[in-house]
Amino acid sequence: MSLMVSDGIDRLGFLIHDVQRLMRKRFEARASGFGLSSAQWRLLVRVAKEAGVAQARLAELLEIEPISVSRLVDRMEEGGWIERRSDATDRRVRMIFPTAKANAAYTHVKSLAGEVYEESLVGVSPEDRRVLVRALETMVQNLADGETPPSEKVKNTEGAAG
Amino acid sequence: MSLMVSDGIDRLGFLIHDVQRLMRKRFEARASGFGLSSAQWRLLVRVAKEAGVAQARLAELLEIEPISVSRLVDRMEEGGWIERRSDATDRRVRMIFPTAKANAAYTHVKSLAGEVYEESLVGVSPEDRRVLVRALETMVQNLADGETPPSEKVKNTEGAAG
DNA sequence: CTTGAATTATGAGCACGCTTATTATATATG
DNA sequence: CATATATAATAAGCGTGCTCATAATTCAAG
Repeated sequence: MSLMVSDGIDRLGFLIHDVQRLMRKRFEARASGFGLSSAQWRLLVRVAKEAGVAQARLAELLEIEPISVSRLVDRMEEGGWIERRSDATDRRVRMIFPTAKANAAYTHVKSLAGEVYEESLVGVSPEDRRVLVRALETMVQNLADGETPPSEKVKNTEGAAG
Repeated sequence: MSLMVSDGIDRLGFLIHDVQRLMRKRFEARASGFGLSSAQWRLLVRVAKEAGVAQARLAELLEIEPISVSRLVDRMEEGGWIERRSDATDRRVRMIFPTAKANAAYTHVKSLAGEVYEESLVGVSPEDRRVLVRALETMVQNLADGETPPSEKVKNTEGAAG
């Protein structure tokens, strides 16, 4: 009770970094048979849920830059995971569709991810897991708030719901 | 009580990924005045605590590959943050020392990191913070255990304490 | 239609991690 | 000493993210 501050908070960044790195590493080791990287898997999840989505929208959803989506989609198209199709009403747009191969792998790779989560949480009680997830969700919200606040354009007041 | 599994655990990887990405982003925005990236900062922390450490040892401490340390040290040497010196007793070794500039920045950047941590944890109670840190520490241990287990060399039975 | 601004996607080039291979040095063994 | 093995650092090349700049297309205004 007397320690108060710095229960290990001062290493929070290192901890988060390590967990992310190790989880990604283990997942990629498991999923390497599919030829899917962690980044490609994240993109595939979105595309599987929203077939035909535009690259620009994917960039929004994944919160990465459009050029990064371009590169990812390039590799995934080469790998036969997704397919680019033109939008009839807007020829700038490339609509992204999962291939049959991707749909077949989806469930399997999802369970692989679940296994990695479970392994990482061995020894953490159900209650502590809930606290963990809630804390992480809070952190995402806190960090996403005013992500580009003090400098350039403030955008519109689009609210937080996206 | 009836929900049991998947309180959000199925998105654990995405959550960790997002928190790590957003924290890194915010830290780098703050520390950009120093010209230190997140990766360079992590290395600097080690060097500040252990001046003269060899690159191979840094790779161990940071848990990245020696070649990655080489590249990082290249950039940091160019930036005037660290200095390579030869070891008199082993000419293979490059000993890494922080420069005066690095020592001056150390405390300041550390408090910047602390600010980012605090901002990310707004609304998380002290008790939940402790649970969070403990859970993350457990996850690191779980994930570090048998990191290359089922395939190639099984190494020795070095135990879990590493 | 023409001009100009906004949007979608991409290209060039950088940072940082990786794997695989190479060079220099140290150390163990004959 | 010569040779083999291990270790420290680096080189080459790839994946994934970034910023900045550019091309194609759409849309708004005249």
